[in-house]
Amino acid sequence: MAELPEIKRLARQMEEALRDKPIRRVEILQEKCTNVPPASWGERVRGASVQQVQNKGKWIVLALTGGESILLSLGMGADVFYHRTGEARPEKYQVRVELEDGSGFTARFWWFGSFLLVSRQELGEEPNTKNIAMDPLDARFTWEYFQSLAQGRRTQVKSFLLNQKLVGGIGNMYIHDILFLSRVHPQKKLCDLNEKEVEALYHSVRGQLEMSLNKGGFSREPDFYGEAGGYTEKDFLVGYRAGKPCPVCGEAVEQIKTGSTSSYLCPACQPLG
Amino acid sequence: MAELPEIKRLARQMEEALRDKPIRRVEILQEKCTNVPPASWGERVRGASVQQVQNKGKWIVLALTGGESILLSLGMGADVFYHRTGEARPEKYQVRVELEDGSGFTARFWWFGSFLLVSRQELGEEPNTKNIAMDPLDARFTWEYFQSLAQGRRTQVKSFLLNQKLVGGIGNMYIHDILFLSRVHPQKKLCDLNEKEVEALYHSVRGQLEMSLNKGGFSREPDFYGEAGGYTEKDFLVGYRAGKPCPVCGEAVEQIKTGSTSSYLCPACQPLG
DNA sequence: TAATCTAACAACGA
DNA sequence: CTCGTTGTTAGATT
Repeated sequence: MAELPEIKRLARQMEEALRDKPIRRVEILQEKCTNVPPASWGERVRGASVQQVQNKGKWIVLALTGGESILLSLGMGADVFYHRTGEARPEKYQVRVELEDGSGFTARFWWFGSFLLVSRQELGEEPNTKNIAMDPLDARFTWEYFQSLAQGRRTQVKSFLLNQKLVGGIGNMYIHDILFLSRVHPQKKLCDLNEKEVEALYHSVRGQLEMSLNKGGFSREPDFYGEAGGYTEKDFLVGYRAGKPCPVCGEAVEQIKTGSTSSYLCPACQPLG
Repeated sequence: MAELPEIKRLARQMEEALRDKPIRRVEILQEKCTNVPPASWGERVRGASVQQVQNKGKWIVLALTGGESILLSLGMGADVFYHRTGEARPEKYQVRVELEDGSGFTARFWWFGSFLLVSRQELGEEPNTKNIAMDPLDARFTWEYFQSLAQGRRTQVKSFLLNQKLVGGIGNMYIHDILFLSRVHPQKKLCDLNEKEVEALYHSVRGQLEMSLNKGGFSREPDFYGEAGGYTEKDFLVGYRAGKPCPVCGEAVEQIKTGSTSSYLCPACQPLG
């Protein structure tokens, strides 16, 4: 559920709250979430501390002193909460990291979360993350880069933007308004767009994600400290607004099936033909 | 067009005709057929001689003294003809190998043929050939091997047998009678077959290919010396006999589309349901 | 509502 | 009649 704005927010907060504090222990209550036996977590990370927290697409990469990295995926929704020294922890969680000073964090996965431990050598080859593409909030995600990425692809625009091997970090929430703002139908083939449309797409992608990040991310996704973001349902233009009027032309917003997911669009502003 | 019987026949004949005779030159008239500049062919193979000719699926592998190998694919049809010393050569061909004694061979590709040169180090990693599976005329292609290969696959029987990564060497000609002889519909799912049917399939695959090889291959595919094989259209049971009576039950043979290829079958002997 | 891997299948190009 | 690449879909997963 969390997409780039929420992931970026969480990475930043995790770095500021955890950096340089030695880890005392790691509790793995759900073995399926991880890639190594729970027992070896302790051996490998005890005494190490978080140096840097970055994102790779929707994954969060916590680089530790000593060369190990923690790879965190929120799957289809998760609460990742910091707790200060002595502060109560949530009752339910699958994994917990406790620091020497008694503070730490828990992760509660709603569905399909992952919490992996990889060595420096394994990091670049880790199958879940190695093929994830650059994200639109990266400074190197330029117009030229996007243009060559989109060049000649026959796939549908929505598939393209959600394909994590091509564009990192977009999920099925921000996509609706991104496409609406560029006036492109989700099922239009990329190779059928003219350059103006591709350019509009580029600016909508970056603009929407950056705007939400500036507002603190989606309000229904609490941050590391349990606070809601400032980007709310009221900000949605067509997303999840089936039957309501298009904010531009007043036409009723449509909800359609696109593969296994839903899409929301204005049939007048985003014609397919 | 050539399948395992024709390929095996050609490999055997090439070995017997070419072995131990030094190569004088290689002529590449169609650069698209090959993987190295035509000029470097001469440098790399001059003076070497063919040691052994084998097949890997439908590919022919000519191992030369000195460690280089020639990889030959007939694509969708090709004439590969030997010429004795002083003997006239075909007028049209894309590649030609001439030996020091004046004999040699030409290859005329009708569509998509390949004539590659690889070093000993490259041979195992050559992308076109490295994932080709064992073929049914290999002595190690046992019932146990086939059974474990087929185990649990949900794919259609025809797709399975034509998938070169799983079974090497079968194409869209012998497949029709192979399936008819085992009374299996091409679109039946492999996992829906009982063991008797899988066993019947195993024996039909080996039996048909071996039978054709023993007859000298398909009559419409001339061999290295331009001779026709002894396996003719009269040998077809249901293949290419749309509308004609099934040789077993008299029902009219059907032609259906299976993906991009055609299939011929007896709807009574090979029921789908 | 949401994410990703996999196998199988279709369309296309060389 | 070939085969690799790309993209789509259905099914699976905790």
